[in-house]
Amino acid sequence: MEIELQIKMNEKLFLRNPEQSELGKKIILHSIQLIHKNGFEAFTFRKLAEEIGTTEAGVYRYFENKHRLLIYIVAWYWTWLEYQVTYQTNNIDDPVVKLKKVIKLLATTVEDDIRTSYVDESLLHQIIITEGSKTYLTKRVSEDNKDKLFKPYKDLCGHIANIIAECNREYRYPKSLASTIIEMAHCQNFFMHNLPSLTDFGQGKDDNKIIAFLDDLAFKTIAG
Amino acid sequence: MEIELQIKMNEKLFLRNPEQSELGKKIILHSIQLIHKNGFEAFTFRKLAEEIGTTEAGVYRYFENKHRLLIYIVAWYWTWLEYQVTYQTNNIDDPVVKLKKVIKLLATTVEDDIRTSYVDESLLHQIIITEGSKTYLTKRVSEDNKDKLFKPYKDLCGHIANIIAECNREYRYPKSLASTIIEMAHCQNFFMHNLPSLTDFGQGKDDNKIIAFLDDLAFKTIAG
DNA sequence: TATGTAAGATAGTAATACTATCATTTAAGA
DNA sequence: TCTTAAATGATAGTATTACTATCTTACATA
Repeated sequence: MEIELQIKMNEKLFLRNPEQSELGKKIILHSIQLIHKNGFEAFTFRKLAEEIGTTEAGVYRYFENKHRLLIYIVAWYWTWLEYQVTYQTNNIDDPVVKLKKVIKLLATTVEDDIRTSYVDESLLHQIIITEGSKTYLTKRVSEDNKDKLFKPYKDLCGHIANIIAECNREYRYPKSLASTIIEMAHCQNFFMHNLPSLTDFGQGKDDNKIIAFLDDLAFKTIAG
Repeated sequence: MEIELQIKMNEKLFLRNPEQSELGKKIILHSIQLIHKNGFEAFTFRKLAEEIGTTEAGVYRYFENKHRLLIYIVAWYWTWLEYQVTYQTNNIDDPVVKLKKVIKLLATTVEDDIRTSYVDESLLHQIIITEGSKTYLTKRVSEDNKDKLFKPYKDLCGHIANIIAECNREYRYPKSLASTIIEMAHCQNFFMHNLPSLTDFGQGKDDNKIIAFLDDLAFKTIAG
């Protein structure tokens, strides 16, 4: 049985839906590769167009600018990840077990999901770590937020906050703790690989150490 | 008695030391204002030059590019902040009281320090919140790190990690907890003002709520 | 057959991110 | 006081970026 995962994206994110054409899919596929390879700052529509054998104008027909494209692929990732979270915590009753699972999902190196043909989740995960926060760290945040561009991120955060609240109804900061866990899962990963003295995960560079740190942080905090 | 605070910066950060000339000081002063006003993306050396009545080439004599200038002012801030931390926790014996003080310093809206004539710490604090992480979220991190451009940040983190270790020698992640506290002091502030549904600090938009959250997080985690 | 839509091809513009050169002012040392 | 070097100002120029516009061709549909 072959299943193709389709993720419905906010229409404000694009000018023309990239999922509905070959060129559009190529744009997503190669954007992810190029941003992963050279970083978002060095990424241009000209280089992207060259890579996929179309023209700059061709790309501009799909996305207003490269920042919108970044928000698109990041939002895509959060939507996909929340689906993973929902799926993998399904049928688990104990919220503590649930939260453990969520932390693991957040902090583990992602493997490519073969059900999504033109998105490489593994590269995307790396992009989220380095470029994710650039989507909202702008002067346009509020406008973009009004357009609901960050909804997938907020939904995931809300989802995790609910699990936290289930663990302990008395705990006063479920949402802030949820966003802290999400952000730190990525931030500590970046530090571990690039500025290791900011962490306690020196040698091994092992995801599990980050998971252990986050588990410790989360459950001590929730339990009080 | 008038005291002028002088902060000695890493020489790799600039081409010509901006502290040692009027033009240099103007560059710092107006960079901070412009980046605060329009954001780092919209900030250019041309606009800066116009603002201070010099030419683009004039600015390039001091800084290789705008990214270096950002690292400069951010590093400046961390150095200044660590000085504040050292000063304000001096003579406090209890590490718990110390850490409380540190969290307060990190999460409180900063006021301009009149001992530094050409740096507005209040604006700088806002810049750190929105633009700070962009200094290291690049493909050049490792090179820049080798040049010790992030030393002030790492020093502050190390300082806080030591206080955490003093609180409880058994706690296994003092450095990661320190970087978490620093990052979250800013991240939660940004969320509170721009994406409030990611936090539990809805209405008031009050620094004290962030402090309460971080206190709770830190001390529960350390105490175990 | 007519019609519309997507895509390819080409061109052009304003702004950005620099580099280079040369003249002038200023400051420091002999 | 004279000399010299360093800092600044003024101007110019280039490659790249971030777009916008237009025109044509391909192709699917009614």
